[in-house]
Amino acid sequence: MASPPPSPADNGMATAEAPAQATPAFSPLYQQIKGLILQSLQAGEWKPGEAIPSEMDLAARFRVSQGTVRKAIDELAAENLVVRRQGKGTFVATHSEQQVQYRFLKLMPDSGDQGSEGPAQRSVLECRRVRATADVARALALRSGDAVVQVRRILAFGGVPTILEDMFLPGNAFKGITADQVAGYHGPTYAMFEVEFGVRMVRAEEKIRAVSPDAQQAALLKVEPGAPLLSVERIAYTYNDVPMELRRGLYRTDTHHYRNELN
Amino acid sequence: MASPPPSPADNGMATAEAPAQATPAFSPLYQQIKGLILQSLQAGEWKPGEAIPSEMDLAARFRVSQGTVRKAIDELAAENLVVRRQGKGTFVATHSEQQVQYRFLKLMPDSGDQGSEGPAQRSVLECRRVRATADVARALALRSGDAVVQVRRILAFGGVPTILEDMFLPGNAFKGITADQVAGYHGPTYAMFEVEFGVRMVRAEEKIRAVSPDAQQAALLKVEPGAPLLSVERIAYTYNDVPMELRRGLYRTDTHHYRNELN
DNA sequence: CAGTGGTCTAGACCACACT
DNA sequence: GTGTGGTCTAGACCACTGC
Repeated sequence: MASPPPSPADNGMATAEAPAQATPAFSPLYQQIKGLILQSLQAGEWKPGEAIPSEMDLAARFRVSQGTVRKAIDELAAENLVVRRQGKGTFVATHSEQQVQYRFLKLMPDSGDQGSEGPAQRSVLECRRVRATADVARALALRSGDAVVQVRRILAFGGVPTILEDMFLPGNAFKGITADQVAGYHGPTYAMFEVEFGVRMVRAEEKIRAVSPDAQQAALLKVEPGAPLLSVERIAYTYNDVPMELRRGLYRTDTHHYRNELN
Repeated sequence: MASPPPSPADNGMATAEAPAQATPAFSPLYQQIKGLILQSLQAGEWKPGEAIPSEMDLAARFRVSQGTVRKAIDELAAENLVVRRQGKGTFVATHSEQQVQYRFLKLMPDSGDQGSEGPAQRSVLECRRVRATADVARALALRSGDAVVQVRRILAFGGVPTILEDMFLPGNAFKGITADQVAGYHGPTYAMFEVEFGVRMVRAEEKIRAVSPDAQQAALLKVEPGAPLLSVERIAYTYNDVPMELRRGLYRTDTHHYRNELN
């Protein structure tokens, strides 16, 4: 900053409208801008599906050039936090109205893709408040015994039960969730979380194993007791890497497979 | 292009040093530049691990601004085809000298990461020329009956056999490959492919299932016949999405798990 | 048509690595 | 210091969308 001809916001920290905030670390301007946009995002200044201000507006607001805002938004778009649409604007990403039905579900039918078999048939077996066991608490960054909601359900494709999964949700953020809400919502469960609880899942990690089901699990999935199943343990995170869901799934892989791309 | 003050390479196609080439499609300049760099990459103009010309040099060579070259390289870096190092240059990506030992292996010990258990102990069981069966041929874009090399090996961690895998390689590109080459090379097998055969794997796709091993597989992995195992079928691609390897692996997941990140 | 994101340029300065 | 990639700006024009 501070060259003969140009003399923009004399840096030291992007002043903008972020008064006292104690951001001691130094980082590139566009990273700071990204952080400020991120804060507005998690503060709910713009809701999922809505447009955020144009690049010009944001550049004016933060007193930086459009190119700097652009680079910040580029990174947010790369992380799937916003979606750019030429000629229209930049929109807050959402699990609703998304091109792919299930963004985090990598299970594909052996022939065709997710879209080719229509939505899953969902049946909720359980939805109740429980106390977090040690492992659940650790995954959700809670303490053992804290209130969590457990939801157990089965997803079927073409009438064949294929996924049996337990979701564990922090009791605080998901107060009052009901089985009907989980079963009755039209669209991805993560979209329901956005609409009903204001919780947006941003990324997730999965640990996958091959396991044998116990008698109850085998019965629910209608497979023999010895049949191998895919165990998928997922932790989903909101903004700032805060874990908001632990999901333990058992997948039948006789007519489906878990698809992954390596780069 | 063609504005009052500036008047660069008057577009229509980045002239540069790519004479007759029949690229009818129109695309942004930086995409064209990216394509040209890509061609030099696969033509072997710069070898894995070497530096490519500086952004300024490339800008001069292609008659575009540094910013345009930068955006082209940005995309190549995002696809892991090159690696940028500030102050030093931009380098052709390689499976050797890489931060993570195994770039495509997502199997992690249940505690710690890949690095924490040292390299795998490898033992090659088989290495022979065979004729492609229909499914192998389809995966490698060959015809049934074409020559392929099949390599079967076991990877063990801490003395425990953990991975049993069969690699199928196009006979043409991997002429003369020997069991000793596969077993004796220090470093990732994909690094050996680069050095010995000039084949660089750029990306891969995996299909994952839970299966029960047959008697032979169970014996080799030292598990009971009924034990569930992870079946990982990988197709690895070179430049231009040309498949160059089909790898069928069976993973024990009693002390390891397959780790995936969703974004 | 105006407004939005997308491309391209030119030039300045910063951060880092080698020598 | 020189050379590399990394950041930032300012301004022009293009491509798409919707009024």
